[in-house]
Amino acid sequence: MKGPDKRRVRRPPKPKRAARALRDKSRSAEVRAGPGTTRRERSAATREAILAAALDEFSARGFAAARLEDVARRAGVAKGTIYVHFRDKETLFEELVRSSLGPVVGLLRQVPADTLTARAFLERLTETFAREVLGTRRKDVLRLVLTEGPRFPQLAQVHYREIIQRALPMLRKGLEGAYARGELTSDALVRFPQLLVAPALVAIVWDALFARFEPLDGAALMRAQVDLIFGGAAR
Amino acid sequence: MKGPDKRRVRRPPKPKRAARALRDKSRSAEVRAGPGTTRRERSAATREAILAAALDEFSARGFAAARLEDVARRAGVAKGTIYVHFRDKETLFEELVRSSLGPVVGLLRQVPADTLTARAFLERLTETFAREVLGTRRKDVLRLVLTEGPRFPQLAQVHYREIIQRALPMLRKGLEGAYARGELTSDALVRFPQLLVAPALVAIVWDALFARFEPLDGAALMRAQVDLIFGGAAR
DNA sequence: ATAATATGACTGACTGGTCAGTCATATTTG
DNA sequence: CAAATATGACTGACCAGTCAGTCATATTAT
Repeated sequence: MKGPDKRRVRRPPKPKRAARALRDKSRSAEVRAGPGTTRRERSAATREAILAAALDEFSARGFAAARLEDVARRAGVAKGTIYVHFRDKETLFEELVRSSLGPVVGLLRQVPADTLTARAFLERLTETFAREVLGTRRKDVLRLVLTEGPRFPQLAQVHYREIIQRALPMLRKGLEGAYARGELTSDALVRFPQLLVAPALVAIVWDALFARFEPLDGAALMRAQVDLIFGGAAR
Repeated sequence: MKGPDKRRVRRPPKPKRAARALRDKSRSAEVRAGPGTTRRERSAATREAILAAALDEFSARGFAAARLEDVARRAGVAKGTIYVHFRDKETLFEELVRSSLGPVVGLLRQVPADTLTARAFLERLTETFAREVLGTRRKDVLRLVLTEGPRFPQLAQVHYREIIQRALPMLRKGLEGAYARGELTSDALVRFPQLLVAPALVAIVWDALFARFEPLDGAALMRAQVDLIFGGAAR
């Protein structure tokens, strides 16, 4: 579906194109991985650099408006290099999300439900989430999932399977016990475990829209929700 | 970067371009406003049709990826007509948001804080929000604000001024009284009135991402939060 | 060890296609 | 018929994705 021939025919001399660029150490793979590294390691470093740059650009412009050329420049790489590591723009986005958020659920599941009081359990979950997501670039990735997810059904489905379906039942299970034991005065949380994460999402959205007018402390917001859940009783 | 010249050269006569389209009553302004209407009314109807179509397209594709040509087709109008009513794509978006969400704050402020118990007050607010936003296309507009807002600082600022700054203090004021009277056992809500709306945002986001796997009733989620606030005591 | 050869990460000019916005023209209406 | 409204072909800019070519490094042969 194109003319892959013309080029070959009227090829002008155009002698050493990449020479200067490659001799310019400031953007070589060596800078990204350091000296004394194998090809494999450098390649991996380049890949990471592209992912980091993609997060920056996607966050700033949104997926559709982000320019791969800018991602490349920010990563210190040529545009074509992106295609050495990722099939296309959409795959780049999906890999970014997967590699960033994948490990979080495991962390949350390490919080033990049975050896803690309900309040301690929820506090630990809240704390972990605030530290591992709200306190890192992962909050930007999560924001991208919220804002771009609707246009990536594939991505939404993976998230439902890998994150929601693993986290919510775990949470609900811990809460059911607590409710049965009378540690919770309402079954609202058991019916809607989403309420525990709601403040985090508000914080993420608020931050993107209104931070410059009035900052909002996401961790504090989550703690306030836990207060609410336990009727304001001090710990 | 292509041949922008060829086209100009081989210009054929092309006599009456729009003739057929305009004679096709199925897409005339008359259809949109009905017969016996003034020019003003018809123009306004066209404008509304464009806004409605824009909401559909922006919701489905996102602002950047939505094509104005599709908006026009959906509105039963030619692309140029959009520019008769709106300066550019961005203005169209801003007008859409303003005209849709503008009236909501007024509705919420009509709920009286002082003649009701705290619980009734929050229930009325919740109910109103669920009915006027979650239950209408306004939820899609609000979703657009959440997802596209970060790239429209102008829009975010207007929202902060017109909505946040008018709604939150009103809410906080009602809550302070309730807390002083002992109707609330925690000051969490007074410090973070955002917690009341958090479930609504979760519902909106969830709906866009996961509705096909597991629907979530936004109104019920908001009621559950009110339950939580009042420690599960029945009304 | 050293030269010859192979590998594959990386480059960037280029292509096809897309789309916001324009404007000369056409139609309708008061 | 003048003003208001609407039309859609056209333009210019933009950008994802391609691919022939380069070069440092890795592998193999001598």
